[in-house]
Amino acid sequence: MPPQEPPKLTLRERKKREARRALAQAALRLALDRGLENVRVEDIATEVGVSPRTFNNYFSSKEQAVCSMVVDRHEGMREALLARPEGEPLWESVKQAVIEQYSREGEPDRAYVARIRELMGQLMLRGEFLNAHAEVERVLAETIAKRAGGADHLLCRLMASSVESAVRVAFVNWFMTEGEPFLPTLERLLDELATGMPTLTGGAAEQTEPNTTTTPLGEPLC
Amino acid sequence: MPPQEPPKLTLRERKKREARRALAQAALRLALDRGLENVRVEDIATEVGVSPRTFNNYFSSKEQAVCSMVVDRHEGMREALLARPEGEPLWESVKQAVIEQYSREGEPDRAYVARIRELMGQLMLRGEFLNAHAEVERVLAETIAKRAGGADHLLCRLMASSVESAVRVAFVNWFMTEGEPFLPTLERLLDELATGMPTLTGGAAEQTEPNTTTTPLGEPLC
DNA sequence: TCCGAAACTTGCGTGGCCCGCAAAATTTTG
DNA sequence: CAAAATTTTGCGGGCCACGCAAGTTTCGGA
Repeated sequence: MPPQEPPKLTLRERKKREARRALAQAALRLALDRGLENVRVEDIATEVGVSPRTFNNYFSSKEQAVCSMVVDRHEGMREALLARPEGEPLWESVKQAVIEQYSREGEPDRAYVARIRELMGQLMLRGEFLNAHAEVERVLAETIAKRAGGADHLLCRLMASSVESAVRVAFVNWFMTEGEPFLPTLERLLDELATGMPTLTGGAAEQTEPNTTTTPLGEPLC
Repeated sequence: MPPQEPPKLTLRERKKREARRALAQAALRLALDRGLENVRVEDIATEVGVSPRTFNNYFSSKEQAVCSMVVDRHEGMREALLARPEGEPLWESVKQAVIEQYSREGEPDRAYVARIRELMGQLMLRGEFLNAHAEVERVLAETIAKRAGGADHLLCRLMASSVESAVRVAFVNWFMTEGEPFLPTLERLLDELATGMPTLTGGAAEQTEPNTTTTPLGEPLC
């Protein structure tokens, strides 16, 4: 028999990962088909051939399941960044790592994009989606800090946060407009960040009419 | 009788706003007291003297209610930005507007901050909190676009997004560390953004000893 | 001033979600 | 192969969001 090479993952571990993966995938597929509001937890569980209760052993909500793919990206990002050559300037490393990570996933076809766009309209998802991005950002900041030696922790966080901003903006632009491809946009925005957005920063403001609106009140929160 | 000057808001409108405000405030107060998980919708409603069903006429979840104060900030931000003098360079306007908006709310006392920090630990809130910030960001981008004349729409979004990044990073840093004050940090980060983060970008990775610093791991928060 | 229309509140009922608990079922280990 | 460790599952409970159909309040014109 060919040595099936059980990769050092205990059977339990493999099953667990596989189950999680299957659940996330089923959740996404069903959500794209019918809209998340028409997907009950029971449906997802059934699709995978598992009890509804088990679903909640893996995810604490269907939103989380759908978005878990986003979170998984952080693995790739971390690796890509740590794999950049030693002497390369930090920003270049980050930029290339990000771009690399996002090129790996080829551009999906139009129909798919349309369905994604529709799905994202679901308010139910926005929060969880942002949550996922925040997680990616955290890992990125950590990795940047490691890559940059003992640089200012705060600045590392700012950098990670800015990069994620660019990604988010590029992404939204990509799936909200029919024409623009994703990667070039992303690259442009990253460059813009690197140079402090001179295109906008420098220009003086055009005049705007006075605009009469009344401030209701400023709350002291958060 | 002194002319009570009914401000042109129909009574209905005033009542509505007041109810919403009261609900949001009650939600926040209770959440700070007991932790959001120990607050039922019924509690909030009772506190305000209104039926639980009515609560859901105003907010579609308690998380939303708690975070609604964050959203309200966008009003102030918009105005502050539009009120900047005509000729001022765009970035300066944005920076000043943001800083102004956040100085208006004085630094709360330690105990309060501690409770906020604890509250934010609640996973239930993260998504909604980010959602709220996203809303602020949207309005900010719109306002920037208006202020900047017909500038590239994408860049306006990027700028708004970056600014919000700085705010978030500064904020988290503020309430996660006992010492640093908020505003100076924010200002520093904004400047860093304006110049493209030279502190980090330029320096080729400072030689760091092969680096065994297992990063202590930033907190998984916000 | 008064009355009908419009808007808001409320109780009720329904469907669904999330999770603790403890009993099977399954995998690991010795 | 049997005991130990871990996962799956059914059940039950508490809560939440929301549609619907009265009841109640506010509005605005005649």
